[in-house]
Amino acid sequence: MPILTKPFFARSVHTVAHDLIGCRLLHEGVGGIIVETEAYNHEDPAAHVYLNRRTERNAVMFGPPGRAYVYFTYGMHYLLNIVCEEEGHAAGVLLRALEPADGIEEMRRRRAPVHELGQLTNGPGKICQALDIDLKQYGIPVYRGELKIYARGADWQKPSIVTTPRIGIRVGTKRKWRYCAADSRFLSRKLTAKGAEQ
DNA sequence: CCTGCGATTTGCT
DNA sequence: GCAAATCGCAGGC
Repeated sequence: MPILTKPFFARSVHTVAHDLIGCRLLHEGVGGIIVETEAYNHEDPAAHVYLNRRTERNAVMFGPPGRAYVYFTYGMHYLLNIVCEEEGHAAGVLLRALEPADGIEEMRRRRAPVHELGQLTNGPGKICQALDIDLKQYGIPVYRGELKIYARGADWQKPSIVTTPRIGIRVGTKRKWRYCAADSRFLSRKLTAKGAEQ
């Protein structure tokens, strides 16, 4: 499958968050199929870039699309976003869960003592641990180099996608900006009847 | 300079 | 279900 290029990410953050479901994220050949994403932008009180508040940490979000916004939180976890929309529009997609596919044993080593397939990459912090992503990857493009995202394969041409409120935030919870592969068993949280309507 | 807390994960109750 | 772990960031003084 072709590698997603910069124009893919130069679109609405919601479109990108939706269209990334089913694509394959690899860091140096290790990773899997994206099954859960969330959208964040400058008009969103839950976002680091709310009101276009620019800081040293979130600076890459104001730059060109297709770059990695990695940040450190809770004193121990890294989270990976992909910058979207045209330069100057602060928006990004948080990658929340993968279906493990490539380099599974390497991911198991990094996630030890966890070894269950379903627990390797079913959370944004777990993805970064399994794929060895931290601030060294801050700002790097995801369309060339060590970090790449591949277009949907044959099995993922028309994934069933549902939207729900986002997870782990205290404001902006009315927005249904979380995108999930409806049939995946690798989501960070199971879908509920309440939040799963599309 | 100081303080509160977070786009989480884990393990214990 | 709930709290601990653990620390840099952002906002206030």
